[in-house]
Amino acid sequence: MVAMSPELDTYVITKKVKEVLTDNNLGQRLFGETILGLTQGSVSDLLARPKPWHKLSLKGREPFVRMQLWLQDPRNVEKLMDMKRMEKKAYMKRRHSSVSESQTVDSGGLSGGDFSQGGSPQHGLGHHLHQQQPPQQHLKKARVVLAPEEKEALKRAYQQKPYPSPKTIEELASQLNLKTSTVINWFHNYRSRIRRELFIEEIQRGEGGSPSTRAGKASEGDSCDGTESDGTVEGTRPGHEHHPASEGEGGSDHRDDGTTSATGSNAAGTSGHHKGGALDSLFSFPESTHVSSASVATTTAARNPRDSSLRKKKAANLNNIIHRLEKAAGKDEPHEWEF
DNA sequence: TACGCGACACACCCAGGATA
DNA sequence: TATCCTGGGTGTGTCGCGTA
Repeated sequence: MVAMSPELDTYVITKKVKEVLTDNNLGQRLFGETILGLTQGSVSDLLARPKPWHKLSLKGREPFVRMQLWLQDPRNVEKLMDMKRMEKKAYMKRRHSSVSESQTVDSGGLSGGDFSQGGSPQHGLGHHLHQQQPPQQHLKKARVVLAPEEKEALKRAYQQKPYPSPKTIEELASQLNLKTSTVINWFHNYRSRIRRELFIEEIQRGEGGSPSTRAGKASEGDSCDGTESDGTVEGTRPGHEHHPASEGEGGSDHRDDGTTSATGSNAAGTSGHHKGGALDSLFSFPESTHVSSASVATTTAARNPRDSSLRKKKAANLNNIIHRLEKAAGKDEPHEWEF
């Protein structure tokens, strides 16, 4: 059918689809999986960078044809919205049920089930869940509350590496007796909150912190507004090129290498008491703990509120280059985690 | 009851493997 | 070789539990 379809304006189609999805609050994942048979990432790619029709192969045209067909019938939107509702219901049911299960498991020992989070948020297949609906009494999901010393340890780790390697995360998790997902989430949230703090600070200082400097979407551009060299934590294209301010001595900031032989880490064995204590030995550095304020301050100062798009672009290119160089270099670098 | 914060959904980017 | 697609990673926004 694709072969027979007339030439389509991919740009118009994707634009329209985007509009419809946002207007109706429909996610790319749902749309992709149910309508196009593609993953969310592919949908995002398609919608963000549609290729001209003539440059597409038969297979490449298929999603556009599907989108076109989908757009033609307004009832399709309704159907998708229904599906969304059903998915949500199924998800909630599952969530409750898995919670109750996990709680019984957890009560036995925390290492047990890792499915609360790891259990793939991809609930797209939630349809098989509603079948086994346990007669549970809707137990609420237990919220993880980190102990102060755990937070402290995490903050220290953050100071060392705002973007820790998986290995590091695992180490942290085992040291703190937490799930790796919890550690990951913590770093995720912490970065986010630090960034927000920064933003607020900036505004309060009246440094012209243009709201558009919002870290996120602007990440490409923002990642670069000069702060790069100053090693600001935020704004950089994380995981790729960034040099956290507090990171002190350099480098080895690549987390993907995995070679982060935490050898050095365990070395500093100064009487680790509890979790925190153990971590202290791991992350033994000068008491500059209160991370946010320290790194935040430098960061804020370094930030240039007024960033022209040109500047952003240049910086972005620069970052890209830096990132590639770092990555290339990082391959032979024995990254060690020294605390 | 408001707020802090962990968890998660979603959008996006990029690298790299698969395939036409 | 160009294109398609996946997988992994990030940031943002929001939900909802736990606590002050």
